[in-house]
Amino acid sequence: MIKAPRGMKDIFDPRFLKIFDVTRKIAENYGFDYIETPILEETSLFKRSVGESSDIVNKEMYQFIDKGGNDVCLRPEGTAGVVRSFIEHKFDRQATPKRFWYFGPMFRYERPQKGRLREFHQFGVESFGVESIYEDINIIALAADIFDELKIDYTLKINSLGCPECMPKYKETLVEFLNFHKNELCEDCQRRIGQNPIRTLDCKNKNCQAILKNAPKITDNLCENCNKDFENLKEGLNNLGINFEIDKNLVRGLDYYTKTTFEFISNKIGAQSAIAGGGRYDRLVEFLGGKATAGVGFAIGIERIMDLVEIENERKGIYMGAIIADALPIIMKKAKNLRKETKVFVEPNIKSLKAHLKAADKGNFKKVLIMGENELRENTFFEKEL
RNA sequence: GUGGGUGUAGCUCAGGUGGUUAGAGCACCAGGUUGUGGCCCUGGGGGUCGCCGGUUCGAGUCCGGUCAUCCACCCCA
Repeated sequence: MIKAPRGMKDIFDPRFLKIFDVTRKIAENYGFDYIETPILEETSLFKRSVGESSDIVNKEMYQFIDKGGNDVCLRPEGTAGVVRSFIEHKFDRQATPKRFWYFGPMFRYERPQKGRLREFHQFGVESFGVESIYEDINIIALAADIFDELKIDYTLKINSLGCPECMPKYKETLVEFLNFHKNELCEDCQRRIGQNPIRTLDCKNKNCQAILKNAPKITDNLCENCNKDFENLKEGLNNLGINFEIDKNLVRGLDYYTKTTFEFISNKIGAQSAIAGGGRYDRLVEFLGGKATAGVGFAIGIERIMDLVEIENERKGIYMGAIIADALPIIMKKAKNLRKETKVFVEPNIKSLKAHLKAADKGNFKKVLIMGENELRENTFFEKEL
């Protein structure tokens, strides 16, 4: 038997569509336009944006050479493609901000586990050309609105990663601290010192956590501008009644983030507890060859929130069926008309009244219209509300 | 990539120490006297016991391998 590839799933769950509808509606209410970018992109796009030091690019990409000899891969995340499109269509040369939302499959070659698939779906938004911290607040509010609408409990964690002015200085002091404690840290953290030192901050090793408690924190080392923005961010969220926690150890796995960074966490879905993550990436457009443009966005992991969504299962639509074959053409015609107003299902098989009623019940229909011998003669329908 | 758990019907699972035609519940289908669903009763269809090999007179059961799946690490949404 041929099965779906490892870590990939067929989706029948009606909650998937519900999430699509809710995310779409809220994104559009916030003034975001839909964008669909190719699932296949040039590999170099992700190497340059996500970062070559990241595991995503390093070992998790579905990468191959196509028949034309191009080095391509299935997109492992959504932001890079949207930024590429933004630059390619010269939106960076216009002064007006651009706001996009997307919804689609992403691919990472990982070992599957709860909340972690090889093909998964993300809804995301990206805002270009707005430097104001209020755009960050907008975007966080957008995410919060989605979770509220879907009735999903979350904890919002925020942090600031600083800008090119304060981050490198901070990194130096952190590395200094780490090297001082090098022998006490776990193997992974020792490796991280050279590769990606800020990732040591969210190490799960208890011993490391104890040591890193005393490590210098980026939020204590922000430049004046970043610090002011971070203060305004907190104030802005409070103003909107959005609860948050400051997590000085919150870092992002993708290299392009600066300044505001945030994560929405759920404690009901296992170890992969992040249901949404994002932040600011003011340098990314420039880095990918566009004109320097501010950017901020986030993505929600659809499969991670699917189990948290409750769906109402009320009776809906009309079931139509025939007890004798001659009634079917009339039913077909009637159904065509009724469908202008509501959902109508026509059972093509001739069945007994009892069998029809049973099928309508199982199918969760609200109303039944059946035609048999008597109804055909009198030009009526057997009607019943379920 | 590393570690652990699990693979028997569409689903959830039983099947001591190897021994006839492999079971249950749910689901599905058909009936319970002419055309009224959900409840109940009766009957029925469904399984290469994940796959390959080994031990044995005999393997769902023991052994090895493999694949899949789940959970965790790593990483991330």
